[in-house]
Amino acid sequence: MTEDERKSWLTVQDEVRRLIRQRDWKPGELIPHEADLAREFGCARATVNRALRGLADAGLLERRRKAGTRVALNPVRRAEFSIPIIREEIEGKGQRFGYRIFLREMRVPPPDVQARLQLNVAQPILYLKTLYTADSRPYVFEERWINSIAVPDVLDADFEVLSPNEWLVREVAFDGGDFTFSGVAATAEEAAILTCRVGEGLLVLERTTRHGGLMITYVRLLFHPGYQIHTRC
Amino acid sequence: MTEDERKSWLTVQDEVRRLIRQRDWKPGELIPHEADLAREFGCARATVNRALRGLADAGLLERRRKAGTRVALNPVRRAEFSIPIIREEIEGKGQRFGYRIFLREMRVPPPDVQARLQLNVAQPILYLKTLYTADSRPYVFEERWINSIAVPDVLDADFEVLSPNEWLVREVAFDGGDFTFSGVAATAEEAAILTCRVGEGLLVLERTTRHGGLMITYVRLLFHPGYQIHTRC
DNA sequence: CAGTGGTCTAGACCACCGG
DNA sequence: CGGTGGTCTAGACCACTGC
Repeated sequence: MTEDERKSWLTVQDEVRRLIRQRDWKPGELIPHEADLAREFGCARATVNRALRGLADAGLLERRRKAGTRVALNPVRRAEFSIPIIREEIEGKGQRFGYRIFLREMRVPPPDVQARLQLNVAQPILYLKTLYTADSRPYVFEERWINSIAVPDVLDADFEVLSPNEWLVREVAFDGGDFTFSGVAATAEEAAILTCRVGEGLLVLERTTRHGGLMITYVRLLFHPGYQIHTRC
Repeated sequence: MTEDERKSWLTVQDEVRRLIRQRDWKPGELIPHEADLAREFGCARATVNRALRGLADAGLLERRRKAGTRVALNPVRRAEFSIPIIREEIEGKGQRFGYRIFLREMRVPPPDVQARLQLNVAQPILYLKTLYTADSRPYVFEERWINSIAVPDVLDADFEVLSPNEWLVREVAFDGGDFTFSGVAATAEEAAILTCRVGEGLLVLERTTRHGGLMITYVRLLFHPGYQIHTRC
């Protein structure tokens, strides 16, 4: 019988997953109450709750008070990816990390960048162009605007010791951010820097980072040809 | 005093977030035990546990038995994005969804697709080329291989009624998948289908979907120029 | 080995919201 | 209104792992 089974929220979760996968519980269908499941599994309701809450977070179930718990119709598949810290990403592949700063100056950002950084005055801020390399080969080209009004210390930073990326990670406790992926064809300047063909298809990641209520930095990462972001769910 | 505060795991979480943001608890630093925090917040240890577990899941804390809980050094920033169901994505923008199947045939997949689908014999499977449109304008071009050995029913499916995408979502309970983002330049065929310039930079999403132990489908989505995937963390 | 987080329990109350 | 999930509690035992 089922008396001797190991009970835990993971066991419950696996069992529920199995019932859904095998279509014993079909999409859209109501499943038993927590109380019933607790009896059935021989565990406390809190344990069932833990299991089902996890599945709801994952998008496999939809729960509402009084209405009960249903198998999600369109399993809201969510994939996660970790924000790459470039040096770690490169060294993690056993390659040698390097970078070269092409440009560092104060510049008035274009309107779209001003908007992203929520600057309401056209004022010069720190602008950087950096190429990161793996085993001396171009890896990713970074164009970065730093809200040096919010982070004045950045003007004294020595980016020869620590890359802009890492300096910011160390000095500013990021709070959140926005990410945008897109594809572009390499311009002449970009092709020259990344040593690829003009017009080659490249992956772009744009990121705006918050701290508290302030927008700290906007960065556009242009990856070398063939670069892929991989994730799993 | 702090007697009358509302107590809940969310309150605890907010407070811990605040302490981290304000650097009262610095990166790498050990924070008090659950028991101490429970006393401090005037709640049960389970409540503190719930709060801290959430923050650890989010990558803001690192917890180990006996070693205690530390503020993460490199807040493992993870971003989530939801897998778009194309029709919903388009209709969600108030546009009219449509699609046109260019090709539907049995074909022996190339080696890389065979590998992705874990087919160990060169055998013809279902191959589809579909263009999805928003307000009749090209939105995304889909190239799809379906493991029709694992899902024989698909051979009888009427994709005029339901798009391949939605047919699969309805008929097969997906279990998980792999995702890859990259950028490419449009080929002549692709440019013709998407009505864009040859060589234009496009975003590509490749997806392999599992069900149980079986690989169900491999799909390559080529988005129209300017398409962006957006997410926030 | 002993301290810490991880989990489970039985019971309770509450918030929400469908009928 | 009443049923359902959401949360909290006090206490307990366990699993891992640093010392």
